[in-house]
Amino acid sequence: MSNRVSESEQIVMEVLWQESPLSSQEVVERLAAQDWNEKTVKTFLNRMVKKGVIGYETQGRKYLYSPNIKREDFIEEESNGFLDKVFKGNVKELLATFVQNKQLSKQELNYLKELLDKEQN
Amino acid sequence: MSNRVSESEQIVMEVLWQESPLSSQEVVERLAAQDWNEKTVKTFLNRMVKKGVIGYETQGRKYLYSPNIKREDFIEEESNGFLDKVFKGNVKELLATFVQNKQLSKQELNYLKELLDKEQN
DNA sequence: TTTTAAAGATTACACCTGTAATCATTAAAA
DNA sequence: TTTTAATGATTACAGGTGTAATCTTTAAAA
Repeated sequence: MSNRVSESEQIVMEVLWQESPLSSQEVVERLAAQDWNEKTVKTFLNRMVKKGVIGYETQGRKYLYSPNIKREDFIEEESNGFLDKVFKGNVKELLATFVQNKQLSKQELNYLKELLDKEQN
Repeated sequence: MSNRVSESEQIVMEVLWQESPLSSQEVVERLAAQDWNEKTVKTFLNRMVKKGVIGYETQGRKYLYSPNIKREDFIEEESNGFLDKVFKGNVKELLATFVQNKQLSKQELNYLKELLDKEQN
């Protein structure tokens, strides 16, 4: 079933998460800015269909592609994987690392404090 | 120079970060619990030396291996990569995701609030 | 109607990874 | 001293990944 999405494949997914369905041509256009060759994009679309992470409907002789995975679900899986792999599952440590290593604006800090308060229940 | 550390290589790194220098035999012992074959461990040590992510001193005819990368540095790089890849650099979103998806204890929530207060300066 | 061009399918290919097995050297055991 | 066993080096090999080029079919253009 739903196979792994590689790093580059994720870039294609992002395009489709932003808008779908899209023809291969449209995906190619949106990725041209990031220097993706047309052939490469087509290869990826093919592979990703085989993997089952995207699907398509036909429109004449072209395909219109859409994600088969919800972005939130993907993010959640990636996040859990990362948490386990790098922080051995210790969320506190993860959060502390990001809070300390990144400059956060007052707004962001306040927003996060509110979030923590909401969690308090 | 300092090449990429793969997912499995990271497991070997963790062993050496925990204690080093270690002979290959010692690394093998510590990974046996996780079902790593001795040959596999040796292969990894070799590759990682070639990549430059670990080094060794000789002791008689054996090698004593040590990390060439600090764990904190590694964690920071991985964290930044993950942040960019999955959250497009948006720390706030990342933090919100983890805060909301993970059950945090009162203690953890308080600890984090303190952290945010400290950052307030 | 013949030529061309676009779409998707197939093939290519090198490098990385995970997972070992085999080889060569040499210290230790018999 | 000959055999054995441990150590690191080399070789193997399939599957994944990034990056395309070529092939086939068919709609559109000339």
